[in-house]
Amino acid sequence: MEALRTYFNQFVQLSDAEWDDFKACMSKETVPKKGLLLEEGEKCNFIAFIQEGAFRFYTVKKGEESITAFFFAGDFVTNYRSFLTNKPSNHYIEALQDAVILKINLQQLQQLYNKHKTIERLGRLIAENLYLVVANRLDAFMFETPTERYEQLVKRGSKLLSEIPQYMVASYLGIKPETLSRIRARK
Amino acid sequence: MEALRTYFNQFVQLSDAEWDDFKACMSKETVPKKGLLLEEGEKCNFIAFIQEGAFRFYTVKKGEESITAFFFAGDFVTNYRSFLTNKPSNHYIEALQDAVILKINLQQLQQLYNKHKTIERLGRLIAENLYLVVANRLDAFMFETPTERYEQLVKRGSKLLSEIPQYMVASYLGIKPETLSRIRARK
DNA sequence: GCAATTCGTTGACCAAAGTCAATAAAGGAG
DNA sequence: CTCCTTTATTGACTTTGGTCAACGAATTGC
Repeated sequence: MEALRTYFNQFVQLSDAEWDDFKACMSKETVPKKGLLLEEGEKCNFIAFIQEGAFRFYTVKKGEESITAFFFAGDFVTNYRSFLTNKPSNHYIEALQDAVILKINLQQLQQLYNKHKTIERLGRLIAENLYLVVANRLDAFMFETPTERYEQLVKRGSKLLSEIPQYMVASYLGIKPETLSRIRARK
Repeated sequence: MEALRTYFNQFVQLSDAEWDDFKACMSKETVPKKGLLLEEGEKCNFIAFIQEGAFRFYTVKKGEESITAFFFAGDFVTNYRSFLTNKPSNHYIEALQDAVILKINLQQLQQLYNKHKTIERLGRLIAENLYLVVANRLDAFMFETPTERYEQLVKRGSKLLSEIPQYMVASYLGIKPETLSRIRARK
């Protein structure tokens, strides 16, 4: 649990009472490799903190899988859109390896928001943060070519390149595996 | 000001005391047509509610203007990324017509967050909402062709089609004016 | 109201990514 | 270890949007 508290600390300092309340809401779960944490059509009523393992977040559009995000140990994993809107997910969340997560559900989180102003603030800061993440990804798709997006991964030394099969990286970059292969070939 | 309170009401009910505090922070400004509300390189330390007029939010990439968003009366206008990160903006905000806005700055907003739990919540709900907006736009760029993005505008009866010159709509859709012209011509 | 700019359309050509197919390389299951 | 499936690469060809240029239509400024 300490990893989670460390994660929160970058946003706000929770008092022991607040943290105790938060902890009390988290329930541990395991997901086996290739297991689905969320299926298309389900409402995502949880946010989960990844203690071990990794997930891919993908949707099926026009008959093929398209990966929107990867989540690793130390990240939150959820379909935030479904969670916020309470509408069915159009994405799947699948474990890439055996995983251990700490889950909190919507109702519990709302109670924490009501009870503790600092947790309400934490929620705001996390929402703001997620805004920045998706805004950056939008920029990458609007202003960069596939080659430039790939080069960003290389430049940032992204763990995707070492831990994720290339055809999934291609999907994440919004291109076909053949194209990524060619981008890598012309150096 | 009532339009603003109505806007807030879709998220939370502010008490009269909270609303009075909020109102006290808003300052009215006018921006002439083609005037810049924000320049590239400036830090965006405000959020503004548009009473009258419209704005375009654009950046210059690889030597040409690229429009990320339009804002109309009843919307908030800000560079939310710059506002949240306190880093210089890489976008301009330009008035498309003479405009009247209500501005609040970062320091004032933070004081309101500290003072009123309900306003803290309002901030969270607005951040969550902006997340959804940009996530939807990301989907449009990841999963739809330019033609499909244009057809969405038509289907939703977007006011962009009636109020914004076509070359700006093209930029917003991420394509060249020639391409939008051809999309409209075929069928 | 007229001239000058800006905007929208169209055509010919180009570049980049997709498609389809063949094959090589890598990984897993038994 | 070996076979079988999955993944990565390469080639030939197609598709889509971009580029450059010309021209007509619409705005705007004086």
